[in-house]
Amino acid sequence: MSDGTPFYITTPIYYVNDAPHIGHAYTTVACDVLARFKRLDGYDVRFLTGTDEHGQKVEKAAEAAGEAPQPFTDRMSGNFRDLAETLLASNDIFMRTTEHRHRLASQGIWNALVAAGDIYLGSYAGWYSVRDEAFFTETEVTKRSDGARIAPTGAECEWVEEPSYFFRLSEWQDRLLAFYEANPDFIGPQSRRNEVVSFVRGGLQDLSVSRTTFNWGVPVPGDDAHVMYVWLDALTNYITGVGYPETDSVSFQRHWPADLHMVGKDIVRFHAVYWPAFLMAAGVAPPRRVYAHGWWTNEGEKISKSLGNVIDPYDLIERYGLDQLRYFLLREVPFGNDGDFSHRSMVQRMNGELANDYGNLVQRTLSMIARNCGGRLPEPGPFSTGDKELLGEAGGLLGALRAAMDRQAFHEALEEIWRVVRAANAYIAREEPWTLRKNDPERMGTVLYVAAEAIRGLALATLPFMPDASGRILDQLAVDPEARDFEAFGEAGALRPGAALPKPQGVFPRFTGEEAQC
RNA sequence: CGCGGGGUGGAGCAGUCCGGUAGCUCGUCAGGCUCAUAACCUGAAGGUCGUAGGUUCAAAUCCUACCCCCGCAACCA
Repeated sequence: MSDGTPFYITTPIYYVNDAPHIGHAYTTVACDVLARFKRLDGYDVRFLTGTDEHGQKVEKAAEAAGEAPQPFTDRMSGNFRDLAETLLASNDIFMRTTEHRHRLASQGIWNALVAAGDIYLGSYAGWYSVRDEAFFTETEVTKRSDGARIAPTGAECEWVEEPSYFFRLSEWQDRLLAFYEANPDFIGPQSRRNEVVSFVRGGLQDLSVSRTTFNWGVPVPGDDAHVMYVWLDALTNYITGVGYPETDSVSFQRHWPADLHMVGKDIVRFHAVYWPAFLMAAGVAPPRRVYAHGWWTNEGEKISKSLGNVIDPYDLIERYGLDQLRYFLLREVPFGNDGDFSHRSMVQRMNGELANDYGNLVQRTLSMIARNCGGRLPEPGPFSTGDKELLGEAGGLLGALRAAMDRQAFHEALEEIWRVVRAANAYIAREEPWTLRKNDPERMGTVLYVAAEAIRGLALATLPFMPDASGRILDQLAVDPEARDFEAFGEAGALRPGAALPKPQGVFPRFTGEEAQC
């Protein structure tokens, strides 16, 4: 292991009112792949996910379910914990905003904001939609024939006037713009950055950060009539997870600021505007980067509850397999863009790329070794130019992978890996070990060794993306568990000739359901 | 003229900053191979690079105008 540079990555904490869907799975998988990649690359990783459990909507949902809010959120939060486990997410922290330590952290940042003079008591009036948990301006709501006001989301609004604490966001415009200027990589992808900068340039109003109309939240210190605005509470989880308000703690010192907050494109503003403003006001460093990924459609159609086409990640895993799903999510779409989930493209990826290209490469190589080399890794002779070329491509993958992963360009990383997969298949076709078996068995041994060694590099490279299948490939190559990190790339971790290999078994089955041809 | 992103062979994308053989994956067609999960390899066909002008010896790439699609436009997990 190398120096252990800290790396802290987070998913958003998921709102417990939702049922887990493909969007949650997407964000979690993306973060997990990055977390695993960094761990394999020697970093000291903290990976946080969790649930956001406060707010009026939750309070009402619990009531509707005939439960007290806490047991209700316990149950709902469990759904997300289960999803993370099912996805093999390697998070070290599962934050819940109803935890005691989080109440301390939220009140801690509140007090810091008050001490800095960035919070004042005022009053808020507007059209409020309980369903959206949001206020709307007069210009945003539309009047229905019966006089009721309707939010742009279609929800009914009520006129609400309440005392509220405000955060002086308006005074942070220049400092935010200066921050974006000084940190050009703070927001990715570029298009989102442009949106955010342009939004902030347009001017900022003070932000209402407390509510008095419900109780299910973190009480405002010194004023129990108020609970903290859900977003201030929610965002704070990222620092709770590493020890805030104990800013001198080893954990906080080591892992804050976060290296990456992964978010959906709908919540960029909260993470890229409000959050750094809150933190700077509280005297805490802002995170290093916020990356907004896109949305999925389902067979070309927008996903919505009313259309009834919400995609259940459990269904996908059961149907196609977990590694296959993880691969598809990050391969199908350039990360940052919107993408379409379709059965056809899913099957095309898992059959064409996983089973045919990668799986078959492993299978054909291991079968030949099993059959012609007595199940032991052959002793290679001198390497030809072609041998060295393939070994170099596989062993040298790491540089390109790092460059892609640091930009969250998962699809590019996978493209790089598949370039080597194809090169390995072409190598085998060119060298014809099945011919060498009769003519030149020693050369055959070298070719099979080179192919196996290339596969080892590929399996290391795919380990973050498909931990289970990649691990099984390494098992079949008899690679020691201790030799399964990125230091083992290339000659440093080269396969030992003579090692006994287990009987080869396919790791990427083809999808053979009746709809396979569609 | 609110801000921004994009329009490249049947599909999805790269190339555009720093002009000079238009590249990749899938699909189609034709060969090859037979080790392997009816998998693999090679080759071919297919594009006036949104439209119209301009600059240049030369433009997908620079400039101008226009058309179309998509985000954002304040508290929408």
